[in-house]
Amino acid sequence: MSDVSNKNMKMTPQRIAIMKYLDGNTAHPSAADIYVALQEQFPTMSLATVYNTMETLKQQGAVVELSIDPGKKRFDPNTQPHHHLICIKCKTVLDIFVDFPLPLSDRETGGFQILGNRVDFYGICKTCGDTPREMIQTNR
Amino acid sequence: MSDVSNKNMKMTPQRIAIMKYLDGNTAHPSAADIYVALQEQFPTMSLATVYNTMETLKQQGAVVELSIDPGKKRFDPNTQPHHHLICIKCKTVLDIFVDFPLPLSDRETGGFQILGNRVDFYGICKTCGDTPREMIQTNR
DNA sequence: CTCCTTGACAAGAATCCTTCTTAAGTAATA
DNA sequence: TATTACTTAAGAAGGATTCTTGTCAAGGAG
Repeated sequence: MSDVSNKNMKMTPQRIAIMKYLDGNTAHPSAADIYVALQEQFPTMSLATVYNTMETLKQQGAVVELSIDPGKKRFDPNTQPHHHLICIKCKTVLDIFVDFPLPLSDRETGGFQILGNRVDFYGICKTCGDTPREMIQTNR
Repeated sequence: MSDVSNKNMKMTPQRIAIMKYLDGNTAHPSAADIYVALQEQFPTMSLATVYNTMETLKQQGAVVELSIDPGKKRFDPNTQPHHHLICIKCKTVLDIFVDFPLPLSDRETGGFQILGNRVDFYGICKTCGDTPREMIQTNR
């Protein structure tokens, strides 16, 4: 997601704006986040356009769709292998660039062809840390 | 989720049926899956009852809510720490009982108070393996 | 240059999943 | 068995996403 150009998709003002917004964005925005952020610049842009564009970018491998926020898609323009630190209170997502060895034996994979992995850490971020409340599952 | 009894919640026929259905279930069903499965037995049961019951069970630590299926909640009655192998085609989820060391330094956590973690492996299951199609992100 | 094809757009309808509201019902307890 | 608080069913409501439709713009062929 570093250059705003692509020979595989038609570049329209809307798409350029979305890609610029995503470039370097570490907030893992939802479709609505993107939509709202570009409202001023493109008052007539449809939310469907955001979804369409994200779907296109996803298929091209320019963004990764995250399912860390139940009931909401969020997108990560950083396609380098990395993991996430998720605040269970405010849903903030921090990137972690640590490489963990995650070996699986053939017996454990049970015929699955492994293509990738994702590690999510759950916790309370610094900002939310002042008012802890509920006990959380330690593994899911 | 091994015994169908609980002193912290009122046991109704619907709840007993849901708990029995979940007991030993490794399919990680969604609310709708549970609802449909119990339709014959409880034709009048509301989907809201399934959601209510799952919320109650979740708060009691009897099930874990998974967000592996975008836009859909799925539940895991196995509350032992374990990880998942997810088929990107048919959304089948297999449990893996392997313990990976996932050390994070204070610098990496950036003030986050880590409460738990989750490792998801993505791939193609044996059944879907016959007709591979698209290239997948190796890490998300 | 003009026609034609293709893809992208906006707008809103439709759908899916989940939560909320309300009135009626029922399990737990004494 | 009576009380009480919790649970239920039903449907409305809400949020997120997808679909449909008609319009529009860009690029290629003639």
